[in-house]
Amino acid sequence: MIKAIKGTNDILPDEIQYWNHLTNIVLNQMNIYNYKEIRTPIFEQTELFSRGIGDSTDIVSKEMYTFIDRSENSLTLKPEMTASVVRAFIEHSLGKQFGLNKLFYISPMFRQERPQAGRFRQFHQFGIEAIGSHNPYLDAEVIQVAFSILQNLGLKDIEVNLNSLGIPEERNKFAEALKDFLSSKKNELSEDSKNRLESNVFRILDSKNQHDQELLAGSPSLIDFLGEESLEHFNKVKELLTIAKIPYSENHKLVRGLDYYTHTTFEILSSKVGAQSALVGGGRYNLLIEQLGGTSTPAVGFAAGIERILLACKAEESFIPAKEEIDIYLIRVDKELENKIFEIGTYFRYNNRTVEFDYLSRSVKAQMREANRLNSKFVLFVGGEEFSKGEVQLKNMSDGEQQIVHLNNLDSILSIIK
RNA sequence: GUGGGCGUAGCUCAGUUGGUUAGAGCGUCUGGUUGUGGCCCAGAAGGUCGUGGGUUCAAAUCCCAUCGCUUACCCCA
Repeated sequence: MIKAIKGTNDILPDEIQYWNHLTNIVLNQMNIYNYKEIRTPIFEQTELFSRGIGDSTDIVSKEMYTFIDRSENSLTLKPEMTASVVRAFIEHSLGKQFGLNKLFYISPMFRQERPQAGRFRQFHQFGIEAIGSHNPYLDAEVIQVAFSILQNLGLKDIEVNLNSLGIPEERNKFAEALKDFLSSKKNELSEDSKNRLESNVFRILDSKNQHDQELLAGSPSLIDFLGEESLEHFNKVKELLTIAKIPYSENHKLVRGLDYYTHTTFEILSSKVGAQSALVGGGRYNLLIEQLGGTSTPAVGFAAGIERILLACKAEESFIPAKEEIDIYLIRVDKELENKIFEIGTYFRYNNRTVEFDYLSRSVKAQMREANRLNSKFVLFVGGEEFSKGEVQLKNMSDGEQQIVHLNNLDSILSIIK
């Protein structure tokens, strides 16, 4: 049997109801906050991601689906969307059309990792990118959009973590201080963290190794290295979150894996979805656009994992998808009336009613059972004696009431069934 | 890449110290009088017990390998 690729999932009809509900909420909130949808290709030149996300990140160094096409170009299935949006922003000079571009997307992403709870090789994100302003009101708004969506999904057990990474100079000073602090304890660090000491010191901060965390006691804190402007920006964001009534925790150990972040970073976590608890991650990336060849433009955004969010929704039973039902089921009482059934069905469908009838030549009883299984609001019996008089029987499935309707009077049913 | 757990019907699972034709619930299908659902009742279909090898008189059950799923680490949404 041919099976789906490891880490990919079929979303079957029962499941799609959850996805549609989420999509509707996302679209609605994007409309409320006035973000415009953007769609970019599923693959890009590999160089976009290696330059945009950072060569040393795990995503680029070991997780990308990269292949050479027939023209010898190196292409990559997008592992995240920010680089693609920025590429489109630059390519189409969106920054010259509008001072501020507020964009959102919903799209599949691809990373070749070992699957686990809340992590897949093809997974889906929605997210926003607000490009063109360093205003802290926008940082707060971005967090607010994410928070509003989760709230509208009915999630309660979520936590916003907030930090600021400042500007590169401040971050570099902090990195050195942290390195100094930890190098004396180097031998005690976990193997992973020893490597991080060279590759990316910040990662030691959120190490899951208990002993690493003990060694971090009394370590320098990023917040102490922020300059006045960075601090002011950070404080403003916090003030605005308070006005927006968004509870948050300041977490100075929150560093994010992508190279392009500056200033504000945040995550929204759920404790109900396993180890991969970050539902949403994002922050400000003021240097990325220039890095990718555009004119220096500040920006801020987030990405949200749809699979993880739905996992949380199910764990919390935060919403129940609407019960599926149809308007009317047509029952073929006499075998030879197939054309008539099709004709009546066509009439109702052309009038925008959800109609179903039997395609399996089943008995009247079986057709009734099917109508019931489909939660049909009404049933129409076509055949027998009354049909020879040009009549059909309409039955209301909730109270069992039946009435005779003339075939040349079908429009009277339209007003009854919806 | 590394470690743990698990692979029996469409789904969720049972299968006792290895011992008759491998079971249940749900779902599906048919029927319970001539044209009427839900509840109920009766019956049916559906399984190479993941795959391959080994031990044994005998393997779903024990051993090995392999594949798959799952979970955690790294990292990330």
